[in-house]
Amino acid sequence: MATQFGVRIRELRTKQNMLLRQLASKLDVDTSIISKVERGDRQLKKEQIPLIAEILSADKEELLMLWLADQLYNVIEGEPMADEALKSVTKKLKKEK
Amino acid sequence: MATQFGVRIRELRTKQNMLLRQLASKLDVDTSIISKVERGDRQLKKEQIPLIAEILSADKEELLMLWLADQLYNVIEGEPMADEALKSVTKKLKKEK
DNA sequence: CTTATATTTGCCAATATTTGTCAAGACAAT
DNA sequence: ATTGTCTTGACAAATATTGGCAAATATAAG
Repeated sequence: MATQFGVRIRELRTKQNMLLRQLASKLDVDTSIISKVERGDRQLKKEQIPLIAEILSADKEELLMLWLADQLYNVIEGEPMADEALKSVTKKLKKEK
Repeated sequence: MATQFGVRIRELRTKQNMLLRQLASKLDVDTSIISKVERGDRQLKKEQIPLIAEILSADKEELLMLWLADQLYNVIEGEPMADEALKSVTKKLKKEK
């Protein structure tokens, strides 16, 4: 499972001596959800990212990037053609801009 | 919307003078679904790919790769951090193998 | 060891998204 | 005008995601 985002959140949270419960409360979700997010069991909703970034005084863009990376990873996880697909999309993206 | 897969399907289908209706029937879905898939309005279910590959005498791996690329594209479409996220996942993938 | 607090886990209901069907419409060929 | 193909939108059914709860498991302190 994808955990880039979760690992970073945990890092930010613990460095500030913040408890799961406190972060959860500010995000207005149950503690268990944050626990799962940090361990990569769950993905946060995209709309929650700006808020969690603010709560943790983190860079919104950085967290969004990590979150996106997790979404991408979930798509290709365990796929034999993962590498080719990534290349294909990267190429397509370059053409667009 | 993502269309790499759809464009290829249409290419394969028309080259064989196959009608939407015929392909749909063999795939056991309504014609409209194939129409939407080919235009990128819909994604096929992953499980349907081996079957459609066989129907069209196409390379299963190739179609799966294109399908994956579409899924990836749907994730990052319109995202400012798309490029960074792609790089991040590509890097992670390399480490894994 | 016991208590107190923090975290993790599994399960459920509510919600949201995806999937497929149907019917109507657009378009071309005749 | 009729026929055949393809497209589109509305809808219901199936599936997946989300969040909350409560029990289980750690972790820490006395």
